[in-house]
Amino acid sequence: MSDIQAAKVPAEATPLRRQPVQQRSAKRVEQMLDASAALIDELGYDALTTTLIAKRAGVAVGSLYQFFPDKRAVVQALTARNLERFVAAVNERLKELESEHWWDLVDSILDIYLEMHRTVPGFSKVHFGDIIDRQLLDETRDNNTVIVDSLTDLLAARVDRPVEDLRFAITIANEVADALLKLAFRREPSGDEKIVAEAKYVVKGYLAARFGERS
Amino acid sequence: MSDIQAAKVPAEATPLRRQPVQQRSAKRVEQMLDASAALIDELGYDALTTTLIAKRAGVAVGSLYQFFPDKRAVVQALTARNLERFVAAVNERLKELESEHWWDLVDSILDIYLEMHRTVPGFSKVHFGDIIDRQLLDETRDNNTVIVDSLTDLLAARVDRPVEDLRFAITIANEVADALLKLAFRREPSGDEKIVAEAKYVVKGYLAARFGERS
DNA sequence: GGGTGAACATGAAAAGTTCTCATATACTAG
DNA sequence: CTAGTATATGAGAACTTTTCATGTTCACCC
Repeated sequence: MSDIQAAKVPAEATPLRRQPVQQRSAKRVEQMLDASAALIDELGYDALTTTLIAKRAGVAVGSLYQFFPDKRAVVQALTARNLERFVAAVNERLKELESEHWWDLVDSILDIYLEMHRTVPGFSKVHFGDIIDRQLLDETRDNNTVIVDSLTDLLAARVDRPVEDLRFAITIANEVADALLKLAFRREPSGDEKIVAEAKYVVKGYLAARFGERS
Repeated sequence: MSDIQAAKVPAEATPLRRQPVQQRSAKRVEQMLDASAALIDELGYDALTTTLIAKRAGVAVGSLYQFFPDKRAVVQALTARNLERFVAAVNERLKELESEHWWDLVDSILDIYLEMHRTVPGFSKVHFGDIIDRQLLDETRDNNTVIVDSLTDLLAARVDRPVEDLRFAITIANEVADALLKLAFRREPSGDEKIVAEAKYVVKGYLAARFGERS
């Protein structure tokens, strides 16, 4: 089974101003991201302040700008980290179910997403880049394509269909799942169960209609 | 056929600070919203500035704060206006196809949405409140429920199902359509045709599976 | 173990935004 | 025509973002 790539993640939208080289600074950058995540959970995205981030992370404002070109880049880095974690989790889960039906794969992936919603600070607010990449920045690229490409590689081995058809269907399925799960969490902080179930139903129904039920 | 309500629109999230009473000021408020829409199209949401809005609208900053409590409220009012226009357009279209199959109704509604994407300034960026209501503000309420409730009333007369089942299915369908059409416009400024077609297919497929094909 | 250059840290202050408010003008009702 | 309310205005108070000159720490080499 092909492994999901190591996610070089976001196509350098607003790259770091400087890559942390020494370990102490790498740790500090992580602290800043953690602080951002916590603050976004507590105050929401637009009450987020660079001063606040710095204070919470226990560093000087200047340190933040040592690595990030601007505030937006901080949030962007946070979403990139979310994306990495997601891809990593999916990869790990895949090892456990080498030869399942793709049906179960859909459940697994959605479950991982649910898990992140519930446990990763800030995730339910920024996901994989809604705020920054989609709403605020110009469009074109989207982080979801990273996920889609990975999943396409993965499924190409199992489904006897032209790979582009596959990618298209997965793009659609991904978008639908994303939207419905967001709705579920909007309705209820822990994720509305009924909507989650429906999300799985819709996605599977769509993929089955497009590819048939065969593994 | 029940008419869609006049949309009292958003549940007073951040109400206007003062309701324009005189006509001149009502007009000014409209100008400010127009300016905001244009600027959002040109610069994106977070480059939006109250000073800029005022300048573009040809008014003093203070005038803006005369009616809006803060910047966010301006964008919120803009989305409310979008929502009103959408509901109005749906209503109008409905008169034309009194007794169509619900199938065609779905097409019509999506077409209206497409039309707005293409013609209403700022719409493709703010839709019915993505940025403000969803991402930045606290959740719970969502403008889509206004639409959903209207459509539910509308369809209740045609489909022989418990109204709550209907509302649930329409909520799901609405969210799916919204997500896919956004994707279509993210991929291509004029709306990727293939994705639009798929959106219609997915929505109809889902509703048909839930309610059967009967009118 | 001392020297050197790059990486890193810092916070005062420059630059830019949001929002207020005292003051002035336009409407509207009577 | 007049009082009373609605509206308009923009300088400036309050707060944010971002820069930068200065000082430290680290990694490496002789």
